[in-house]
Amino acid sequence: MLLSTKGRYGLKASLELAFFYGKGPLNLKSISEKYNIPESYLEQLLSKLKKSGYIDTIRGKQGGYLLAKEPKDITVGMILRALEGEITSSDCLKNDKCGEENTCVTRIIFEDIEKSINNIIDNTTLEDMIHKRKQIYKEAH
Amino acid sequence: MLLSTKGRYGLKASLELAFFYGKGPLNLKSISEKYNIPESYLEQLLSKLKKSGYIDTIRGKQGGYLLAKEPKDITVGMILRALEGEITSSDCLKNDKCGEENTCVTRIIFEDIEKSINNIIDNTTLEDMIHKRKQIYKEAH
DNA sequence: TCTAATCTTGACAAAATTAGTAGGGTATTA
DNA sequence: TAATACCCTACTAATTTTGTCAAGATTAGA
Repeated sequence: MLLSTKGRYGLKASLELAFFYGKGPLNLKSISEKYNIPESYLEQLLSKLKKSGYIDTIRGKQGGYLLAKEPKDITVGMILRALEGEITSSDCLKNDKCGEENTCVTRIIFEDIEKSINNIIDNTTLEDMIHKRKQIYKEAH
Repeated sequence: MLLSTKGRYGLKASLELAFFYGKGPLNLKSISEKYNIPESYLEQLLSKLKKSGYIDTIRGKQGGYLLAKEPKDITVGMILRALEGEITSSDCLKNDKCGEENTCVTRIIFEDIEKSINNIIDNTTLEDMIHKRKQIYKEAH
């Protein structure tokens, strides 16, 4: 499994914020209920996204969360990495301790996989995803 | 992390067997020592690969493990799936229970990722990897 | 035939990671 | 000033990964 619920939940929440971009803050409860995500858990995820600079918050009554940048300037990769750490195919790419960095063939295939994953997540923005959702919605109606 | 040590260890061992294809069996210890994999652990992995039909075994003295098919007929995907189960990017693709299978955009990106991973592992055979290793070896000398 | 080398099987356990829960604190505003 | 909403830290439960262990079955070769 490449992605845990962290990345999944966080990406859904980010997308929800992207939808509301420019329309004021969304509070935690509304997101957690809509996507059926435990409130406290989601809070931790959004806190990470805030620290990474992708979302802003407004405290107090009428407060909530909002995207800190335009949806077109936030990629799926940014969100996933903030929540899950570097997205990697295999541990052997992280710790260069296998002693065969230069001759290990399995390493090569892991690198290929990783490149192709990164290629996708770094080239898809939240805006792209919103467009896609609209498309899907059209097709369904 | 997409792949655990299971897939990594198992793939390395399979590749080792591919190298020795047609040259008699390799015993557990020789593989586990060469790649620094706990013997009992590797044993379990090879046992799975046997059950999946990718390797054969010979018991008793002078026995060991050998590839059950030609290296060109075994893909990386076969090995990885036998050891790790279906290679998937996100749980939401397995259990179709999110209730939004048809309108969920995050799902689409997870599917894209998964396709690209499968594309790589299903189109690389053990033979391909042996060729690559030979290439690497040449370059290094 | 005996023995050492091998694989076979299943149960168990330690460690790490994931997925939460809980609760008190702080800021804002109506 | 009370209600709303984010903030922060610690704890816990569940799951998965990564092994360990021990008793057995099979075979080659002395």
